[in-house]
Amino acid sequence: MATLKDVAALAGVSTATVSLALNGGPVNEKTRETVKKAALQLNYFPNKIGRMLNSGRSNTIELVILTSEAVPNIVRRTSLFYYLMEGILAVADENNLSMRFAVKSYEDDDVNAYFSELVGGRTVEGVIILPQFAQASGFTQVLERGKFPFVMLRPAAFGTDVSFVDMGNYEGARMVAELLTGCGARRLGIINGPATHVDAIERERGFTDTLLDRGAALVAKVNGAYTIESGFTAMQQMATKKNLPEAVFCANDYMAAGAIKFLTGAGIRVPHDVAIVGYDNNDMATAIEPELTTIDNRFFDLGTALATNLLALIKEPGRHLSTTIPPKLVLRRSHAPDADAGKARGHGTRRSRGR
Amino acid sequence: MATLKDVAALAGVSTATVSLALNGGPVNEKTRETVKKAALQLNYFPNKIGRMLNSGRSNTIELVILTSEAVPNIVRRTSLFYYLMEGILAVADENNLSMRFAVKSYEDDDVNAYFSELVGGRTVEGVIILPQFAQASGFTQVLERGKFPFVMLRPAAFGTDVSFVDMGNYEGARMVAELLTGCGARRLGIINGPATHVDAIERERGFTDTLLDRGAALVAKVNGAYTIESGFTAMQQMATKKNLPEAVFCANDYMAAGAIKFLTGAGIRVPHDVAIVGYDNNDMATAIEPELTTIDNRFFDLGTALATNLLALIKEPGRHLSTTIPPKLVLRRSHAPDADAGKARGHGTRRSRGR
DNA sequence: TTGAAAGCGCTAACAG
DNA sequence: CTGTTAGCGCTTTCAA
Repeated sequence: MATLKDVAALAGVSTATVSLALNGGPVNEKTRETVKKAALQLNYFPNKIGRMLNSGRSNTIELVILTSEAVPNIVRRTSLFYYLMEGILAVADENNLSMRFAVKSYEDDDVNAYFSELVGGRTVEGVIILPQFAQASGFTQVLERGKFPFVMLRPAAFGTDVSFVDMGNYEGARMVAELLTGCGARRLGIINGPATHVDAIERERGFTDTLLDRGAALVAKVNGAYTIESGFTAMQQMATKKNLPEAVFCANDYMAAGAIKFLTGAGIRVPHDVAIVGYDNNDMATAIEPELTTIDNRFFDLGTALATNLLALIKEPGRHLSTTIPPKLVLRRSHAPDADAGKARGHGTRRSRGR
Repeated sequence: MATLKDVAALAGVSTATVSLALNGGPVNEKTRETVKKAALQLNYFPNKIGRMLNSGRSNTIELVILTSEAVPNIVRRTSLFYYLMEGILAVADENNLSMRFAVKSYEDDDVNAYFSELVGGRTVEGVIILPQFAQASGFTQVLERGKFPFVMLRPAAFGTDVSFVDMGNYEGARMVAELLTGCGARRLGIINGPATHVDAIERERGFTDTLLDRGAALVAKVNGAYTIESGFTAMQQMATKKNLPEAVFCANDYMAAGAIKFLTGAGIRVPHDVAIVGYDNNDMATAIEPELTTIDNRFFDLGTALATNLLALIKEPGRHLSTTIPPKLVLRRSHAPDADAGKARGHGTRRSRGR
């Protein structure tokens, strides 16, 4: 591997000149040419580690997803994160940054050590964190103490003393409740995710608050595990009780699919007998019958917001930035019998795997 | 940020001693204690850039996904990749490596420059590449020339002059053909992905070859775009021709879902009137009705194989490693009316979002 | 416009 | 067992 020195030797100039020449510094255009030719000839590309050490900048950011072993697979590994990563990458690319990716479990008790090393290692300039669970953990202090730029994806309701992007779960669930009560439902149910999941907490809160505001009632609640099966059995449980809710909000599309599966199998029509709304606008939403009315989290946009804020923090540390990306209602056919007639407010169906 | 020097000063020893003490070198246990205490007190964590420069090792690998603008979104951005990343991460973690992630488009005409910089930059020690399309591109030469370790996810059929992991598309499609002909189908159809997609090419080849081997016939073929809609319209096209195939292999689960959607809507029963098999074992496979018989690519295992081979190459460069991860048939209900009766060879249904 | 020299933080070779 | 010294590849003063 050729180094600066090699190029300098070949071009017959000093390493300083080569550095200047290659980085657009003030050198004679003729020497610049000579240097460039030498570099080309040696197939020289700068060793970035040398540059990093010197400049103190690694031009790298990291995404770390926190998970918990205490919870089923599907909750920890949402492929939706892939779209978020693409959002991060989009702004990283624009700014000539690389992105690192890591997954750490809260149960790895060295998670704090991980962040300490991250701070001291200087190998990334900032970190985007998806905490996922409302779990006590000292990593924020570690980061704050090291004055290390970081942004979390989590609800504003959890405190505004750090930088975060809020995906608007409360607002999204509110939209669901408004839609459903607007269609006339008075007795509603919820199939929620795990009780400690940050999104689940907010979705339930938004749904319930709005429901009551509207004079409707929450008559059934089951916590599922975000899986198709758990949606199926949750709905089964609800069905065994006296009277089914008129409408059920499922805190993700997997559970909604499971719920619909149970209902259809039991000869209960969706949405005629019971209306269903999901959350996430997962790819499967248009694969099932009826197509699922749901909430789009805009994961790509969340990614760009997260990255944009992180970059701002890297440039100007010491502030606390917060953004919320409001989710979008995606009207399809599972929430009301007349949905096809086209309700006033609809965005309509989007492409099969919208986002 | 405290440095080695700071620790040395506080502990009253030289920097060399600190380095030794902290890295388990041969020092007096008492000095080691002193040093450790000093490090702790200063909240010292080693700057890894310094170490990298010195050792020449970055302890980082990269995953780059190549895409093409010429093709619909859904093809380029398969969330299945997320599971592959988890596989890579699993072995990276075990080996104390970090993982970087990048997406580059073939249309970015600086893709070769990207790889050149990667090689020269010394900021990653090896790269895993998902080429996705059978597209002419010089990046392999760039990497070979730089003696840079890399492993690609692509079929063995494309040549064995590089290191690669084969996901067994040919074999998977062969399983589908065997299953379907074994169930008695003689007139088969295929809804394939885009013609240049490496997986699509192999899946069609495996399917067709096996079909003909078995004395059955391919009577219909449509290229879709891997989307639900394209599966829908592809099946619609097939249906307008005289006689529907007895069984249709869809090259991914999205298209299978679309195909089933069309058939069901048209009053054609699946699997009774036409059998459907998908590919990928996507999450949606158990969300739809009937549940989809499909092929599991084992993306997580692909990730571990890719990473394991890359590490081997980093340790001992200059070889060409190849592995194939055989896919698994997942029997559910869309391929034959009597599927529930349980065919002899089945693995049975797995958890909702198997992989 | 160019070169010499220092230094980023660390590890390794060598002396003592 | 410990300290001194050199050097990884680069950028950046500072002089010339």
